[in-house]
This record gives sequence, structure tokens and C-alpha cells, in this order.
Amino acid sequence: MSDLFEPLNDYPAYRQIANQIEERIVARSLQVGDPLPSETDLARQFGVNRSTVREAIRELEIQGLLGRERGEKRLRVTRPKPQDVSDGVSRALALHDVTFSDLWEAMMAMEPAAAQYAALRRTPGQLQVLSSAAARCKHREADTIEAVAAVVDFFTAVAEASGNQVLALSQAPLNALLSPTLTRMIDHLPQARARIVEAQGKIIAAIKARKSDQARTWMEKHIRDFKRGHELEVRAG
Amino acid sequence: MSDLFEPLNDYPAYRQIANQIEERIVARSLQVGDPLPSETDLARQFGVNRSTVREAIRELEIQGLLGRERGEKRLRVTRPKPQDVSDGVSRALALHDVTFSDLWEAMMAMEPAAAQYAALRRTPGQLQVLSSAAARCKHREADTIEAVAAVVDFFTAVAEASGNQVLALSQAPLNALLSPTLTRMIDHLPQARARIVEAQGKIIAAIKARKSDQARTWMEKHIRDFKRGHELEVRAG
DNA sequence: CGTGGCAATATTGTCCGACAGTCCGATTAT
DNA sequence: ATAATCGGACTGTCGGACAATATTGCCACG
Repeated sequence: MSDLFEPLNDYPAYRQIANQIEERIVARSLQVGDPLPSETDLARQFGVNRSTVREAIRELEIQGLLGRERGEKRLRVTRPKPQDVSDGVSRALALHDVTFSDLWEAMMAMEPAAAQYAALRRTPGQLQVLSSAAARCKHREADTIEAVAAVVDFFTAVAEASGNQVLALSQAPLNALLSPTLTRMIDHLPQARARIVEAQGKIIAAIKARKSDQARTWMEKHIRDFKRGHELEVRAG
Repeated sequence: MSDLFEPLNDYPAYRQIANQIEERIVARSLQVGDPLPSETDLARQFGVNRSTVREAIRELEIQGLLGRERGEKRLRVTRPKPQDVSDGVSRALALHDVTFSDLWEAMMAMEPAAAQYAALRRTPGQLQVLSSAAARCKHREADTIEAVAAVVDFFTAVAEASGNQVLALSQAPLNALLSPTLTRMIDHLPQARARIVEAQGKIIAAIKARKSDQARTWMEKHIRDFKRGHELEVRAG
């Protein structure tokens, strides 16, 4: 059975400080863009040493809650960028040894939805980005690495165009996981590239024409194709 | 147009060190469970001061790549726990001021899929957890806070039962975002609780009977209901 | 031979003080 | 007004220090 008493967790000072600052940020008492007081000043305010403050700041910085403009010295409150967040998630997933099947099922849930909303809400600019990614994938001289990057960019662009930050942020981590499999697929299966390019074309056309159902359907087919490709690739070794 | 030269980014030492250690971990050269060398030792190996090493370690610790058992002094390599990861994501999303609509669309994409796979793969134990969450939501004396927690637990349990780590991890951040809205809904709409309980019952029955299509369908209805509830609540506000 | 207890050691959390490099703001020179 | 310059402020990094506590090795004892 469980213990009667919880051990009292006397968190180290650097963690308490990090938490206090974090609270201020999420409570908007520190607004995005506001500069943080200097380390020396914070150390004085919290009554600890500057080294301790620095350890606390590192935590918030890595989470993307604090950051600085290029070449700037003082830290400012920032919104975590999708990239920051998604990196952490995909690394976590990678360490959990997710299977392609897990990844595929998740993509199958998110990407068609993203495509559907993209068809409804895309802006001309986003359409442009989408086409450019597809073009880079189609380009004859593109090597595997570039092609894979283009495919990832395509998915990112669709998610972006969906105008839904939650979908975009949830989808982003999947990209990093997709890359290795995709690389093998494109390398080993001659027809893979062509099929991807074709699917992207259909999806873009649907998004452009604002046909959300078609966009969803084509994206579903596209993702299903990945599964077939993966199975073929595994069999071919 | 783009600049001719990239600014040279001379990353601070603590970041380089963090990256090196991180690489070792993702490359599995440092295995989960392995103890990290002591700070002093690391400082010697990297040829930097211990303070610098500590700042690097903080980054990895917050990401869940390093951690220690309770009462332990030495750090060990750990797998990021879903909770760690999802906390960061939901905080990021919160700071991006996601709308309920965004959240809802993402839930609509993920939860039905999770329910579907849960019906196929749930274990008896997971079924048990699911029922317990539903029971806690149903319980008459449960106040709003408890009920909301139970609803969140229900979603978590479904995702868990899906046997898909990617879906589970992608879904987790949504829960924290859902809570505030859900709280208002349950507080202001008398019928909300009952409808939720009913839907949960249907979903559990379908998952138990391994009817994946029904599980998906009921979950879709359940989520749709949230949107209606939210609209009503806003109007009644 | 295993084992519990104790002392020596190692390690972490925190502090202090210091210094070079660099960014920023103000002042001065053009 | 604009440009060059200068001093102060701030960060990144270093070295050393100390208390508290986890870990380890050792030894006596059953």
C-alpha cells in the first residue's frame, strides 16, 4: 500500500525561482516582449546568488519562455516557438522507440484534418509556400535528402495553412520522426517520389479550390500510401 | 533578398555541452538508467568550470533526459515522461492564446482515432482505469473540480488504451487546455454532466465490446457535444 | 560467509568574488 | 543632425569554498 505521508520535497532554490518566474509569465504579469531584469538584479530580488539565478534562467530559456533577439544581451519574455516545443516532443518520442505504425496512425488522424481546414482557410501566401515545397520535391536534381526535407516542409505548410495552432503544433513533432523512414522509402522504391509528387499535386489543387472534402480525402490516400510504401520497403529490405 | 553572409553563431559553452550530452543520449551511447559522471568529472572532461556544466545539465534535466530517483544524488539518464513533455506543450499553446475552436478541431482529429484503436487494443487493466474515471465523473458528490479532473482522466485513459504512444503524447497537452472551458461548462450548464456521463458510458461499452467503429462514432458525438456545450455556455455566459 | 553499522569520501546545492568581452546609452566631435 | 567615442552595465565563464547529504568501503559481529 501507499505510504501515509508524502516525503516533503524541498525543491532546490533554482527550481523554485524558475517556477516563480514561470508563473509570472503564464499569468501574463510578465508580458511577451518584456525584458527580464538583469541577473544581478534578480539575484538581489530573490536573495540568492547569481549562479543560482542563472540555473533557473536556463530552464526557462530552454523551454522557450525566455529568449533574446539575435545579438541582444538581455533576455526577454518570449512565446515558445513551435520549433522549440516540437523538438522536445520528437526527441521524447524517439527515445520511446515509437513504431512506424504508431507514427502512421497519428499522422492518419492529424494530417487529413489539417488538409481539410487548410482548404477552408488557406491564404494566398500559404498556398505559395505549399506549392514551393511541392516543387522542390518534384525537382529532378533534388537528391534524397532534399526531397525528404521538401516532403516534411509540405506537411508543415499544410498544418500552417490550416490556421490551427494546436494542430500545427501537434503535427510538427511527427515530421522529425517521419524523416528516417521516408528517406529509406525514397531511396529504395523508385516509384515513391512520383507517387508523392502526384498526391501533393492533388492536395494542393483541392486546397487551392477550397474543396475541403477533397483535400481531406487526398491527404488520406497520401498517408495510406506511406504505409504501403513502408511495407514494400521493409519487404524489399 | 537574403543576406550574403550568415551571422556566425558562437553558441555559449553550456549549450554546446548540453548538445553533446544530448547527442550521446539519443544515440543510445548513454543508455537509459546509466548514471551520469559527476559534475566535477564532466567539468574536467569538457575542460570547463563546474558552473558551466551545471547550466548545461539543467537544460537536460528540464527536458526530462536526465533525472534522479527520489532521494538520489547522482543524475541518471531517463526517458522523458509524457507528463514532462506535455506540460511544456500545453504551456506553449496557452501562451499562444489558442481558441476553443482550435482546441476543439484538434480534439476532433485525435480523440476519435484514439477511441477506435483503444477498442482494438485495450487490455483489461486499461478498461478498468477507464471505468474508474467514468465512475468518478458520475459520482454525485463530486464537485466541479473533481468532475473536470475525471473527464481529463477519461481522455487520458482512452489515449493510453489506444496503445499508441504518439497519439497519447500528442493528445496529452490538450487536456490541460480543456480544463478551464470544461469547468465553466459544467458549472453553468446543468445538463452537461449528465450528457458527458452518458457519452462516456457508450464509449466504454464500445471499447469493451471491441467495436472500434462504434467507439469512434461515440467519441465523435461526445466531442461534438463539447462544441455545443461551449456555444451554449458562451451565450449564457 | 553474509550483514549491519559506522566512518571516510564523493557529490550536490549554494555562495563569493573576479574578469574579459560585448552591448547600450550618453557624450562629444564633425 | 549625424558620427565617432567612451564609460557603465551585463553576460559568460572561471576559480575556489563550504555545508549537507548520499555513497562507499571497511570492520566487527552473528
